[in-house]
Amino acid sequence: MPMCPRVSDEYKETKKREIAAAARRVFIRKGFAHAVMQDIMDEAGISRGALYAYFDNLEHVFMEVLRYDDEELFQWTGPELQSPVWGMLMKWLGEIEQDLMKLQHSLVRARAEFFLSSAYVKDKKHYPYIRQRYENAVDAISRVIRAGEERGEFQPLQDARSLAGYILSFLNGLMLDTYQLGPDATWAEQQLDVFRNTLKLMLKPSSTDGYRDLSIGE
Amino acid sequence: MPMCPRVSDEYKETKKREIAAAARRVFIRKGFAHAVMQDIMDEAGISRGALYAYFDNLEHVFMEVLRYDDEELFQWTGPELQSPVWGMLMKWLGEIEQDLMKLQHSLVRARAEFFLSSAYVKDKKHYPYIRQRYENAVDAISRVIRAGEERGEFQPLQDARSLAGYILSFLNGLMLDTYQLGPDATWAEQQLDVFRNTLKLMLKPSSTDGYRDLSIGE
DNA sequence: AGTATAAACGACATTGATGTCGTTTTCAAT
DNA sequence: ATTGAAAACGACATCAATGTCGTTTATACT
Repeated sequence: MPMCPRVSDEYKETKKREIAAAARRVFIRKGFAHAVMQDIMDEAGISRGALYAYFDNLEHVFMEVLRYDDEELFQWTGPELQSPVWGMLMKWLGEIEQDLMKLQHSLVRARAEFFLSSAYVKDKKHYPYIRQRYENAVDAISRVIRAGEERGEFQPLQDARSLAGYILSFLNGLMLDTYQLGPDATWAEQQLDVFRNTLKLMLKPSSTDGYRDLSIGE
Repeated sequence: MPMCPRVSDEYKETKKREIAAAARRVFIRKGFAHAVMQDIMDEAGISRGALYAYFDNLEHVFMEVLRYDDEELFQWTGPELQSPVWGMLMKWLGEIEQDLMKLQHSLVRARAEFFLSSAYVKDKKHYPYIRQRYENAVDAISRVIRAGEERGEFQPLQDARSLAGYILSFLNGLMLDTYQLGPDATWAEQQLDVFRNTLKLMLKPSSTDGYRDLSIGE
């Protein structure tokens, strides 16, 4: 029996999450490329030694931040999908639009920077993680589309997986551009209108209750 | 009258372009985040002093590389658009698809890294340039759509500018994801099929001669 | 050939960040 | 209270990259 560990495992877990939360704020503020360990120490109010006791390096910090973050990302695509699926989808897009409009600072940029720059590292050690994230996102969206299909609510013109990829690509692209230039420069709202239209045309939802019909000819 | 400049202005311009070409190779290989001045000196086979005689810093080098590159980007959207516009559009997408498939290393990643990371710098000194680039791209695509519209070839469901933004967002997003994960992981081909479909539905081209009809119901 | 001028060179001082490590502090069990 | 373990601290050695500058080299004109 060890003499006496000074603090409980629980304490350490809590502390780690605290530091990660501080780091998260830093990454939101400065992105990944310009963030340094010192920023995190300052933000968390801890010493160099303490930080390095919990994390090996900046990449490690970031990966953990992402991990905590992901725990609540695609919650809306649980097994228990309330009806109607189209409504859920539009609601989700609405939330994304809100984020874009408010220029609400999220991890979007830091994440993009991180993934991009880690594409170079020789050993490719994050690749499985990055790929897994992408797969998860595609799966979540595919599941929603298939749910709508099985209920007879959608009649997709192409397969769910391809559509899911398409949806992700567009949203990623829009978020990136908008992050840099602002929603006014990119016409984010109008782009989203176009996008909603394409979804409608591709998914052929039987009903679009409760959401504005853009009255596109057809 | 100055005594004698050792070399002509032309010589200096040539040399600058040579260095930029070397730098371009470096950026393609390592991206922006991991490239350093030394890499460019090595690649170009010149000394530190020489490099700094032509460029102030790494960002400066990159901006110049981009500038040279842009000179030939949207050439296909000149004032003299050959018919049919839909065909041109599809041809362009085909080229993009080729690039993606070959994983042909281009400046895509470096450019994204550069724009993302320069979003932080306090003084925002590149902002006008970045924005200008975006505007140019949107304009070029808008022009194409309007040309098709004026000729009665297209009947767009929404305005050209919104559609242009939408097109850019999707392509940017697809390129980024595909750069990181490869065209197989992202199902790039299938995504592009979906995308072509949406374009067809949104632009309603009167004819799609010469390009595969995906025989979507309708 | 000789010379003035600027291009090219590369050593160097400087900066900024990293990860380590010996020391100090804090806590829980005795 | 005492004590032992480990959490937190912060000084420090190290490293990598930057931008400068005094020196050397190349060239065009005389």
